[in-house]
Amino acid sequence: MPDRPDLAAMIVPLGRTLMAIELPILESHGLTMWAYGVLLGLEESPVRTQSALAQSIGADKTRIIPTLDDLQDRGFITRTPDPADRRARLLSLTPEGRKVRDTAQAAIHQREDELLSALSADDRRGFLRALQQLSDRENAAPPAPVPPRHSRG
Amino acid sequence: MPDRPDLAAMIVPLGRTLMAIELPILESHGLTMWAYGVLLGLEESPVRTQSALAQSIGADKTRIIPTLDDLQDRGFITRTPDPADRRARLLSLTPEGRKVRDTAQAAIHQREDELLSALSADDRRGFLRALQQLSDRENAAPPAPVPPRHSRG
DNA sequence: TATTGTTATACTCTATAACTATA
DNA sequence: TATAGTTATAGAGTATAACAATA
Repeated sequence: MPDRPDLAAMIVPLGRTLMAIELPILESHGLTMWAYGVLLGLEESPVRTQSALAQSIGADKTRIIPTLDDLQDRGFITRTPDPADRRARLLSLTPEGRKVRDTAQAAIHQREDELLSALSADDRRGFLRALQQLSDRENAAPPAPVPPRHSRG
Repeated sequence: MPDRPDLAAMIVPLGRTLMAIELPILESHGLTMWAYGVLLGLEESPVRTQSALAQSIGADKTRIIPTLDDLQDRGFITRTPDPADRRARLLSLTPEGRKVRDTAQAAIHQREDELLSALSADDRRGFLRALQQLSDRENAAPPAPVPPRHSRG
């Protein structure tokens, strides 16, 4: 018997739980998971192309288009053709977009903190530090394009 | 700007990476992700019903049937009608089943340890302790039946 | 009538391919 | 000809519904 369960066996269900926590909060702000992901993705570097944005948030470029349409319609993002290359679209957050994003994220973090409060201060610190390190390391590595859940034999 | 990224934003991609690490290892042992999950699920309490097993590993009862068929054909599990209630099937690992499971798991843990070796001893300890605590807490809570990735608005 | 296991069907999500427009 | 964006289609993966056997 191993000294610990597989990491994936612990982390994947935990990820699902965290998403289950996020979903109702996002819905209450009129956001889908992908819409929220887009708002987060635009925060870091204000303008980009849709493909780059899609890749940075682990999505297919075709997949986020309805989301972008919706966010634009609701005034949360702007999407203007790049004068220098009119094929590309310059994306950025509007103040309203930033506001929903921040409000939703604050609510999410609050719920997450409740979850983390079950841990000792030391463990919580180690957990968050480790998570951020592993996460950074990921973003440096090849951005694995959403592998299939499993393959049939 | 928040003091940390959303937990889900860090954990979900990490989970995907861990699954991507597992997949080729499992394939090399002729196991799918669900097959491995079944072998793991049978370890803890040797005999059960298929529904209970499915629920305990976060699967739908209809989803694991082809997997059970395959594992049985290959002699990794036994599936016999319960004499006390012939509707139910008693499931258990065979020695061969336990062997593939242990071999695969050892290989997986080895790769995971490489990943964890990027962390300081303190962070690694905190990370694993926190993970196990949160994981235990999960198994006590309602076993969220695989929520949809996101809902369309 | 309710439950276990099973099969068949429908639905959701995702990726691939094909099209338009710019370059 | 190549690339950004878009649309339409096809493919996985999943859950729901319907069925047979047993209780």
